[in-house]
Amino acid sequence: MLCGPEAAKHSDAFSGVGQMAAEVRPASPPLTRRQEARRRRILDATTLLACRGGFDAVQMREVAEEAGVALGTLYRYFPSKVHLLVATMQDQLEHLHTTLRKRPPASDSPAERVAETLLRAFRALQRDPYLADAMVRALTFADRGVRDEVDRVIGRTTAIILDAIGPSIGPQGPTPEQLSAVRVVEHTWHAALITWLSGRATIAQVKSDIETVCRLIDLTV
Amino acid sequence: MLCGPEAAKHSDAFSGVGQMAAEVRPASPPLTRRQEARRRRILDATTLLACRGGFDAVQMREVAEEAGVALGTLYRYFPSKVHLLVATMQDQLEHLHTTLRKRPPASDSPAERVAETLLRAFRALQRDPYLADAMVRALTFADRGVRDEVDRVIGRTTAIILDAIGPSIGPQGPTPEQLSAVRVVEHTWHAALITWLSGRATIAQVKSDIETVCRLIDLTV
DNA sequence: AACAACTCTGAAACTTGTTCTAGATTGTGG
DNA sequence: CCACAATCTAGAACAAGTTTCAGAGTTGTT
Repeated sequence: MLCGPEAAKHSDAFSGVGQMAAEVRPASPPLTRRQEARRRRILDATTLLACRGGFDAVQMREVAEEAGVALGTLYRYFPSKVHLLVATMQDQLEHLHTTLRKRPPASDSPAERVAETLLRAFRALQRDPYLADAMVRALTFADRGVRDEVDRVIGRTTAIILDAIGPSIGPQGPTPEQLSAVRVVEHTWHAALITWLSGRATIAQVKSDIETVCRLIDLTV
Repeated sequence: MLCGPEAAKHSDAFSGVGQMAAEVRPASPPLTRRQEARRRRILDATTLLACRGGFDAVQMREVAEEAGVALGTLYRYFPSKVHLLVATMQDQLEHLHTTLRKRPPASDSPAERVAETLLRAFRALQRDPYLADAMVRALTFADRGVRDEVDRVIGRTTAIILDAIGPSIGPQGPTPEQLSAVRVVEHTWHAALITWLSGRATIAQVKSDIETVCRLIDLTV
C-alpha cells in the first residue's frame, strides 16, 4: 500500500526547492554573564547524564535539576531534547576542531589525512560511547525544526574534513564534486557510528568503512 | 567535559565483541490466518498513517484503532513503535526487491547498475516522502533492542545491492573489501535520505551523492 | 529609588509511548 | 462438546517530553 495520492497534498514540504537559504534568525541579544553560566551548566549537565546512559538517560527534568535550573528555563534555552543534544555535539566538535588544529594529521595523501582525522575522532568517541550515542542519535533523528542547529554541526564537520584535505583544494574553494565526496564521507561517518552504537557493526568494521570511503577523496582532488 | 572514567563501567556494552551472532530467537509458532490478517491490518494502518504525516503521525493508539485491534495486541505484535516502522520498511523493501527482480537495472558497469537501482528506489520514496520519513527515521533511531529486525532490513538492502552488482562478484561471494564498499553505499544511502527528509539537502544533492559513492563499487570489483 | 520589561521558578497539565490488569474470546486436545 | 491455555479487548495507569501559568526575581532606564 503506497498511498500515493494521499501524500500529494503534503509533499510540497518535501519539494526540495527549499535550498539552503540561511534564513536570518532573529539573532537573539547576547547573553548576560549569568545566562552564559546557566547555558554552560545545562550543557555540562547534559554531557554528564549522556555519559551515564546515552540518549535515554538524558531526561529533561534531570538535566534541569542537575543544572540547577527550572524546567521552563531549560526549554527556553533549548526548545527540545534534540536541540539540546545537538548543541552538546556542537560543543564537543568545537573542542575536537581546536585539538586538531594544534596537532593536524600528518599523513601524506589527502585521503589518508581525512581517514586519520576521523579515526582519531572515533577513538575519542569510544572513550565515551554513551555520550556518542546521545549526540549521534539526536543528530540523525533531528527533524526540520532543528535544521539550523544541525546545519551548524554539519558545517563544522565539513570544515574539519576540508582542513584535513588541506591545500589540495583549489583557490576557488572545493568543487561541487569535492563537496559531494565530502558529504559522502560525512554520511558514512554518521551512519557507521550509528551501526556501531546499535551493536550491529564492530569497531573493525567502522574503521574499515571509514578507510574505504576516504578513497573517494583521492578520486576528486 | 568528557566523563571518561564515568563511562568506563558501562562501556562493556559497546565492546564491539558482540559480532553478528545470529542468536536463534525462539522462532514463534506460525500465525493463524486471523493473526496473519491482524498483522497485515496493522502494517497497512501504519503505512496509511505514515503516509499522512511521517514518523510523528504514526501514533500507537491511532494505529491500533485504524487496524481494529486493541492497544495491547498491537504491542504484542510489535513491541515498540520503532519495531513497527522497521517491520513496515521490511515490507516495502520486499515489494521493491520483487519489482527489481522483474526489471533489473540495465546499465553497463556494476557501479552504474547500483546507482540506477538506488535512484529508482529514491524516486519511489519521493512519491511518499512522509512514509519515507517514518521508515528511515525509525531505522536510524533504532537501538540495540531492535537489532534483529534492523539486521533483516539491512540484509535485504545488501541483497538488493549485490544483485545490482551482479556476476562481477566472485564465486566465493563478495570479498571483505567489497562488503565494506557495499556498507559504505548503504550508509550513504540512509544518511543522504535523512538529510533530504530533514530539508537539509536537495534532491539533486542526494542524487549526486549516490552517484559519487557508487564509484567505490567499480574500485573493488 | 521607582518603574516597566523581561527572565526565572515551581508546579500542574497535557501528550504520546509503554505497561498492566481483569475479564471476554478463541483455538485445541481429549 | 468440554475444559484449559493462549490470545484479545477495554481501559486504567505510568513515564518522559513538552506546554502553560502565576508569582518572584533581575535588569535597565529614568
